[in-house]
Amino acid sequence: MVVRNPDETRTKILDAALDEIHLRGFQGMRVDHILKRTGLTKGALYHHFTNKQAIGYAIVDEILGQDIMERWVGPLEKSANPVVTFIEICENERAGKNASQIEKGCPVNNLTQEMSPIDEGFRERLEKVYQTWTGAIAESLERGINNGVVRDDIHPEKVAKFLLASLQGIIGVAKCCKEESVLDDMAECMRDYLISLLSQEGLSQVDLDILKAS
Amino acid sequence: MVVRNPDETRTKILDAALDEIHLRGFQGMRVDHILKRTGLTKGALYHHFTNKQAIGYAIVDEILGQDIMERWVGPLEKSANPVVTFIEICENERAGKNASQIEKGCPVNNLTQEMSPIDEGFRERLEKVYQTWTGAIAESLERGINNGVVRDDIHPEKVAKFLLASLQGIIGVAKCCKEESVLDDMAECMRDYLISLLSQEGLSQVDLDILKAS
DNA sequence: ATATAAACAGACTAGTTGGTTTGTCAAATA
DNA sequence: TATTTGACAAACCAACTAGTCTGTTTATAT
Repeated sequence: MVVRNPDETRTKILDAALDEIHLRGFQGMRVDHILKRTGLTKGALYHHFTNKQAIGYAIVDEILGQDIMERWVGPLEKSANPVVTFIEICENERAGKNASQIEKGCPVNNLTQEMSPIDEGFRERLEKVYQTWTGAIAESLERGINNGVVRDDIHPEKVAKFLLASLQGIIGVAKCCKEESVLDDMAECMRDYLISLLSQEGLSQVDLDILKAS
Repeated sequence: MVVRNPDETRTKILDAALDEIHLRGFQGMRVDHILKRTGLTKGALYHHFTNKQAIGYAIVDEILGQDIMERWVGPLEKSANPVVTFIEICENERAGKNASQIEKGCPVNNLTQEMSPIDEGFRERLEKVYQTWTGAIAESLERGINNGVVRDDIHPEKVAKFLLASLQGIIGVAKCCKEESVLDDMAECMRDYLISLLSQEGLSQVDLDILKAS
């Protein structure tokens, strides 16, 4: 008797597809590879998804969007100091990644670069991810301004977009650099920039050990 | 009698291929499309290139590498103030681009995100491009420090890499944003950061009209 | 003028790729 | 219990795709 669990099957497909897309891109991802990795057949896959595109869309909407919520939006919403929290998230993400993971970069950025110019459905979905992402950063910065820890002469929305862009740029450039030191050099500059967003009050509140490495 | 010009034929192939790759990526580029666009045949194309990969490699080595030399390395080498020159190049590039060009992004970044994790040949070539690019920025910053226009407490190499990464990040994020204002918002923050790299002397030397828009 | 090699033209092919179709089996439903 | 439907299995297919092969035309060297 074969155990049937449609939800698990669907998740297995998406997980395998994301892993393939992460490395090879959406166009480079092959449906047959997903089948081999999951042990499923065409019948199963095309029962859950109308076509390859639908798999890609579901990954952005469900997995990637959810990931950003957990890793960024949640922590930033709870944070009293957005700059410190931003740095902490970056350092956590960095710590959990080895060389081959650095080479693969950020799935959101990868898909944006590859698909947004040629598939409006992807573009719309990825734009939505960016909006919630930057929205959370902007809101946390605004709260930081109101709390007096962040400089009040900055534009939260603009800085939030710039922060996210710089982060994606760093991860993106690091993809083609053999030495991991390049990544850390860029991260160091980003950290300096982030700290420059703090007000005098915010600076004095920051733990010493967060500043000492600069 | 058909006029034969092998050099021109080769260039035509590379130009058409770059245009296709710029929009669809290397994997999304189709050899047949190149043939249709150029009016050439398989025989001609495979006389000049051993395979599709060789076309991609040639584009990075010859066209993209050359482009960076002309647009960035040259101007920066001649520049007395790297910060001002950097801003000027950015603004020139921005001014020459419409919405659909913004959507396509930077070919160097696109290829990096797509190909560097799955093709070592691409990665090596793109890394070389980044090295000359960041090298030129770093050298100009160092000269700026020596001339007293750039702050002497910054690390030229690290800042150069960060600047390039941020630039690529901005261009990359802008690819999936409908409103062009997002691009300009991010660019404004980048400009602020660039200006923050100037020393007191450098700041006083900067034209008023370059600073007024901030 | 002739030989040789470079620069093509274009039909052909082998392997791939996303997707379809038909059928089976288990579970919910009536 | 009978029946319908959801969840798969797997053979099949048409379109595509990079690359090859043979032949032809043009340029170049002698």
